[in-house]
Amino acid sequence: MKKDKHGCDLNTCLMCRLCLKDWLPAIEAHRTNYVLNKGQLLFSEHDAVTGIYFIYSGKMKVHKHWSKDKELIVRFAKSGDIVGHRGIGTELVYPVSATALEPTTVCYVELSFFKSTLKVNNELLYELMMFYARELQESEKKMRNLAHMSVKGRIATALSMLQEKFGTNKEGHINLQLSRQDLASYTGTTYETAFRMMNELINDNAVEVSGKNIRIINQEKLHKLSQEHMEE
Amino acid sequence: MKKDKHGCDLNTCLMCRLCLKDWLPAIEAHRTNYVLNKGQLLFSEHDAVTGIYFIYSGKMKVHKHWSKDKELIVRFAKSGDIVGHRGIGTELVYPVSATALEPTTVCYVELSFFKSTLKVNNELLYELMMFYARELQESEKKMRNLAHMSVKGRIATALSMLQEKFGTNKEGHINLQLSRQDLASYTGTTYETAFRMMNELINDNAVEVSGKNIRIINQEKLHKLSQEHMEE
DNA sequence: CGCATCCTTGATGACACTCAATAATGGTGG
DNA sequence: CCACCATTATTGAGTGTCATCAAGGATGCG
Repeated sequence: MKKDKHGCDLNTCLMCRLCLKDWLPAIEAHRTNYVLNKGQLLFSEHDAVTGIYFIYSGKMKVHKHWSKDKELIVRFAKSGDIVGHRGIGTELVYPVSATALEPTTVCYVELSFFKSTLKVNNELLYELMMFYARELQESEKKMRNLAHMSVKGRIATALSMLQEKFGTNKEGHINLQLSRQDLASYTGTTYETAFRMMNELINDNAVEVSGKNIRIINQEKLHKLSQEHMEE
Repeated sequence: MKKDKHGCDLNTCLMCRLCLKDWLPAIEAHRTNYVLNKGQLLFSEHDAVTGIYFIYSGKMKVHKHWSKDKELIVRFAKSGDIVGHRGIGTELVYPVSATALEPTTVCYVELSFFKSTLKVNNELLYELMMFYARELQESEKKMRNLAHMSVKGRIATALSMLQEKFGTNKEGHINLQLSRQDLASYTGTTYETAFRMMNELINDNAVEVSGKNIRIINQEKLHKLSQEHMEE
């Protein structure tokens, strides 16, 4: 996979296509960098949308709020990903929130500037459209899983997906510190159930856990759990 | 709401923006009309994507398959809507199926032609991007509901949404003949549960049912059920 | 050292899925 | 027009999964 000088994946990183770093000085007036601490909120549901964000480094979660202490994590984002694009639509109000999972640097681009760029840069617009299309496919796959899969199966798929997205570090752990609470929110279940299911996966010798680090031992087994109840 | 001569809503109907009916004769070579009977499949999951469809008249369901007799209805579509756009992405394989719910006429446009149109017609591309953005927002709202809402609440929201989308006919019925099976698939539950919940809604004096026709009596009550367990 | 937060585990109950049996409906052919 | 079969509707009973509640243990922090 080709990487550019920012360390982003050239195939998916729209930021690089927009080429914010190297563009005309004119763009400087329309972008700002923000540094976020772990746990810091970038934007919140019902906030007005004023721009769009590109993640330079770090990791974030995008989540949808639900009754004080419940949420659904809709997506994780890492360096090279866009955040805040869900705000683009008929109403300029975020339907989701975004929170940093670790120290994160984002590049903010004014919406009006971004939009006028899209009007001019057909290729970028095309890429953005394709990006939405893929997101939509993902979203609907997840929706079906939520509707028809057991919690254990959902956790299994979630772990596989996370490993695929974030890769593993030198210890073989999934390259993302994920609290049980976040795992629960991502799979649409409660803290306790997520905990119990993780224990089952450990007993099944499918994964190994030390603290917040998760290592997938038996990819096969996880995959089998994902396929359960699923006959083509 | 402004309607064009095809009877489509000018704000949402991409077909009209593309102006298939009135365009250069050249386009004729790249489009075909198909007429579908009730229950007829337009395309199926895992089929290769060769084009995109615009609905002239009729209604369809877009659904995602799951183990022989289970499915999740992802979306309903009516005249003026696009179908098959979910196939656009990295892989040219449909992630969903589309089935006519009543006699339906669709207009098929070759993918290569559609894509090259997008490359040229920036405005159309922009609209398409916005359309995806809205679809994504919808999808994620539905996802959260699926995760955190009771079946009764989901059915209540589903009925409200269907009335909003399809409107009512002169008898005040929702303008869509929906089988219980489809209602169940749309709300991610089983036939029997959907049936029971509908009965509860009838006892609550929220809706009235005669055959496959549904009339919403108490919009307030449905809305309240949708909001249950939901505190901002 | 005391408080607060997070983790861990058990018990309980509700919601919703499954299975099953019967009733209604609709379509088909004689 | 009716008998027949196939499909769809309706209802009940049983069961399992998972959310909720509660309480004790661990961990961190001032």
